[in-house]
Amino acid sequence: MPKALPLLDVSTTVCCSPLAAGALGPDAALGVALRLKALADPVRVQLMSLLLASDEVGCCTCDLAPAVGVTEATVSHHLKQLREAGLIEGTRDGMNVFYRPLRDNLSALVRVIDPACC
Amino acid sequence: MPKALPLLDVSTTVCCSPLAAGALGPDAALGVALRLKALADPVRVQLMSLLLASDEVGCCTCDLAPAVGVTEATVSHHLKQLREAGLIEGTRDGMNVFYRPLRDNLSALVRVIDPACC
DNA sequence: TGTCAAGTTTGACGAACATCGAATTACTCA
DNA sequence: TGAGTAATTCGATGTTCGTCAAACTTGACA
Repeated sequence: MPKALPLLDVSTTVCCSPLAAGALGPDAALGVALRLKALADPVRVQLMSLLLASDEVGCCTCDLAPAVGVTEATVSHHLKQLREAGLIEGTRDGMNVFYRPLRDNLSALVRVIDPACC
Repeated sequence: MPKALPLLDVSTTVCCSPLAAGALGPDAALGVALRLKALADPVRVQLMSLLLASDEVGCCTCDLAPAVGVTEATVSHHLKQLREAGLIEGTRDGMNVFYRPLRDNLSALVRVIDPACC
C-alpha cells in the first residue's frame, strides 16, 4: 500500500538546496518529486517541447491535441498538471486559451537536480 | 485505457536535442519521460540526494533504508529503478552492495530539459 | 436570445506503481 | 559444512495515473 502523497502546492518556483549539496529532507524531496512527476510523461514532455519551441503567443489546446495524438480532453488534463506544477501558464483570449512555458520555474527545477550546480 | 509504455533500455546516457530546440518526436519524448519518471518519486529523490552527498565509496542498502524510512526491500526496488535508468551504479563488496551516482548521466538528463541550454 | 465552437470536468476502466512480509540468493566466518 | 547477515525477488494489496466519451462551461456571433 503506497503511502498517499500529501496535497501540496507546487505551483511556485522550487526553492531548496540542490540534491548534491547534502541529504534532502522528506518534505523537500516531496516537493522536487512532485514537480518532476509533472514532467515525467511522454505526452507532457512533448507538450512542453512544443510550448518551448512556440512563439510568445503560445499554443491552444486545439493545436496541441493533433500534434501529440490524443484527444483534447486528455491534452487539457496534461496541461492542468503542468499548470499546477508551475511549469506553464494559460490565458484566455476569446474562445481560445493560449499556453506558454514558465521558463524560470523550469530552470529552477533543473538547477535543483543538476549535480554540477554548486 | 492508458497506452502501455513500450519496453525501452534507458540505462544509457540520454541523447537527443534539448526540449527547447524544437518539437520532440514521440520516441525521444518517451526516452526523456522514462528517465524523469525514474527520479520522480520522493524516496528516489532522497536516495539520489544521499548518494550524491556520500563519499566515493557509496552507500549500501542497509544504510539507506533507515535513512529514508522504508524497508530494505523497498529501497532495493527503488535502487533498481535508478540503476535501470542509468542514474546510479552498484558494485558488490563482500556482503554489501555499494551504490554510487552516475553524475554524467544525470547531467545529460538535466541538459536536455534545461530551457536555457542552447 | 439562440447556436456554435473551444475548453474543461466528470465518470469509468485498465495499467502501472509503491509498499510490505516472506521466501530466496549471495556472501562471510566459524 | 552450517549459521548468520546483506540483498534481492516474489506475491499480494491498495493507490495513482492516463485515457476516452459524455456532459458541462465559456465565450463569440448572428
